[in-house]
Amino acid sequence: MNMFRNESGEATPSAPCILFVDDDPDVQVAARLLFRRRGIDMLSACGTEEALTQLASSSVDLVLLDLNYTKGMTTGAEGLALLRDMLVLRQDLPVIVVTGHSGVTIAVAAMRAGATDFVMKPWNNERLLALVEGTLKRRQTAEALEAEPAMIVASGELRCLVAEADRLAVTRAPLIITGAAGAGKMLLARRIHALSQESDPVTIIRAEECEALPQESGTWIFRNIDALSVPMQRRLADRLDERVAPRIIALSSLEQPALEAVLDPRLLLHLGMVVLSLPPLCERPDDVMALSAHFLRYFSIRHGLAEPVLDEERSRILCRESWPQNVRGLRAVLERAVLTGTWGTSSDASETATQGTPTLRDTERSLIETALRRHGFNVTQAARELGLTRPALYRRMARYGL
Amino acid sequence: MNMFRNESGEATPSAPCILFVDDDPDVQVAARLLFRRRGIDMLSACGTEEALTQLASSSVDLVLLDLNYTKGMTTGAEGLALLRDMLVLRQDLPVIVVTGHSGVTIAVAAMRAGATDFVMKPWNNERLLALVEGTLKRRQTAEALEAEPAMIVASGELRCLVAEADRLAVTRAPLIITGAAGAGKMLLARRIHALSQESDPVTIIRAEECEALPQESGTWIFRNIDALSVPMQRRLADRLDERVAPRIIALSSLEQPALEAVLDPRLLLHLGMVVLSLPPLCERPDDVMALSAHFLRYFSIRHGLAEPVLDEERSRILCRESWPQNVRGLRAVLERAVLTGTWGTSSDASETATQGTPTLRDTERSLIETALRRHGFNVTQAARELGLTRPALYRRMARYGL
DNA sequence: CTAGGGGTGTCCGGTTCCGGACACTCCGTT
DNA sequence: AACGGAGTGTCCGGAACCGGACACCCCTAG
Repeated sequence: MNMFRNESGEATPSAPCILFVDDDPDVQVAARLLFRRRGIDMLSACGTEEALTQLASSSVDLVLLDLNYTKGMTTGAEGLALLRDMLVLRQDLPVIVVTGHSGVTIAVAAMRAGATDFVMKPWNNERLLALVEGTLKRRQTAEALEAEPAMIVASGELRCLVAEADRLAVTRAPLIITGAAGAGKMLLARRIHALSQESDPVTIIRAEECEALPQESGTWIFRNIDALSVPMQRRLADRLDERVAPRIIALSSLEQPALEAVLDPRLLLHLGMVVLSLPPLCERPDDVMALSAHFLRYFSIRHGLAEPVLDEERSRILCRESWPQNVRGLRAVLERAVLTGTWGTSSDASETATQGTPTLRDTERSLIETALRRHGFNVTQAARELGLTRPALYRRMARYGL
Repeated sequence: MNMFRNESGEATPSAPCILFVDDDPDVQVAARLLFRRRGIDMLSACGTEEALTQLASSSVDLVLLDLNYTKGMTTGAEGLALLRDMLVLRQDLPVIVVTGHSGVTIAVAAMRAGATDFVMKPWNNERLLALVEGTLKRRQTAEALEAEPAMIVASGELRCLVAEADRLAVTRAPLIITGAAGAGKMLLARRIHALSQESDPVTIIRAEECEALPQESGTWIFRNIDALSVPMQRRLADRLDERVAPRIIALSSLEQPALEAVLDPRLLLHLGMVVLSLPPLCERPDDVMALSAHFLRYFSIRHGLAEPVLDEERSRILCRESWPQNVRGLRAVLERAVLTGTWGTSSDASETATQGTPTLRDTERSLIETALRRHGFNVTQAARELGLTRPALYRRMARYGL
């Protein structure tokens, strides 16, 4: 979905596209007309292979899925198998099952297989439209959150964390999100709220400035919860004892043990059920790569300039950077690259690096750096893990500038 | 669930316990009789607060949940809210919705809210029993997997990873699992296979000994995938190009970058879709604590001895330990503690163990061997790729016996 | 048959790296 | 306040490694 700007300055997304899998041409025609009136493009498939081909080759935002495509088949097994295959290809794909052979059993089976929702034939036009548009909107909301500001997720670790956050989004469980400045705490908090399917208001509170709690309920996002004064912490704990309590998402740059040391115990009992810890960017090079690709595209569109090429050499440099300001710092570097063509991340960018397969020295450096980070730059422990003596490790640290 | 042994030597688990939430006493009585005949204990609750209290204070393995408890209420909203609350408290709790006010809409809503299954009143006794017993059995299977060998998961990071693994278990997606020796790669692989709901055979292959691929399909678990010879890697890649391909779970102690450097690119394209990286035990003190509690209980039962007390001081020592042999090492320490009452956390053997996180020499050896294999033992080309001179490479080959 | 390119395995004087030891700091416990 | 444990950063005599050079082999093209 491009973010091209029209004259009034508003982003104009392209039409959403859905795929309808049904063996009945009349149904296809009727649906296409219905959706066209709402500006929704509709692709068609009449069977499993065509559907998977369409999914693989087109940008599909949602699937409507009948469960039977072979004459005389009514068990829905074909459609359930296709549903599973689709969700392997596209984990996040909304699939709405639309079937005439209805019943609780098949509905339950479809939902268990991963369907987003279930509609019986013949459908009610308005209800179907509402469901499709609502699902597309929520998906666009999720995508808009990821467009800018970015919650780009590539590394396995962050994917797990975001999946956990998404799973919890629909609850009203209070959350703590920890992580270094610029690691994406507020992004994650916004995403959780957006995906919570709650339309209540969100209030963002700088804890260090907080002298009164908001009147209305809803969702409260506290920045720097560790800086909340003790009296306010107690008032917040009292507020959370009430029957109708707001949902709290508390952000902090402190790590969990330190945070637990500074929060009021009663407040901690409310908040501490779930702690999501965002790792620093330097620990997730896959995210560096994904974010880099995203920012280059985003800023080249935003500034109307050519998108710079990110070659392997630069990729390695970006991944190796320590990023003290996390995503914020990376974002700045990439915007500057788009604007000026310069890549000011660190000097001596091309120090003995070879493209392609890393040399032994490259690998050695990477392993040493990783071990040092894992042990918080405790040289004794890192050396032990690496099978080196401390002086040997010191020499390598000097050699590689660590 | 205790693992007490009866006279014939078989483990006899205590009776499973379910909680039935329904406001109709007659329904409760009928259900209790039904389940008692099958050796299933049944707790009762007639409303939301009682249910949550029971859940919090008892070891409940499964919940049967009616959706309405207030006279005249038929929307199911109470029950859906309770379902959500229960799943916040116990993420992995199987909840079967049992309701008389049925319909596709409410069934879909219940499933979306996280119910495991859906049964309409009045139920068929045999079907309900089959469903409950089947669900309990799957849960026991999952728990048995975790009992011994242990896949104890307490830290947030590992919980995310295992959740991702469980989600992928039902797919046939190939996986790579990396992590130091003893971190639990094989445990995780077995768990994935067990939860995949596939009854196909599993074949465990030591990659360094592999000279022919198995005939049958199914699931192939490769230990030390990095040690697979280049010709075998190519044959495996060819095999995976075929239409009916086995499911591959590839294990390695190398970290992802080093692994990517040694695997055939075509093979990597097949396998590299998902990489699950098990962190070393020293990075997850919550797991240390949970595993310690587990092993102490397990070994005290197994050996018929008193369970040692794990005080704060010992906890701190265990968490601070570097655990070069990961869970295997911790397990040994705790078994020794049960058997002898001594808490030897470090031994000379573990200090220089080749197992555990690979040392630089281990990694260097592996990379050299792989490069040599990749180039058919052409020393000149391998040296060039590795960034070494030929004499330097010769010396390393001699050092490592290549 | 000859020449050239690419590779092999080893040598050896010079250079670099090794690790045990030392002096010191910091922090928690008594 | 003193002590001990864990860690830091550096030193230095000896050991190990370095790479250019050498002699040689194999294969292919002319």
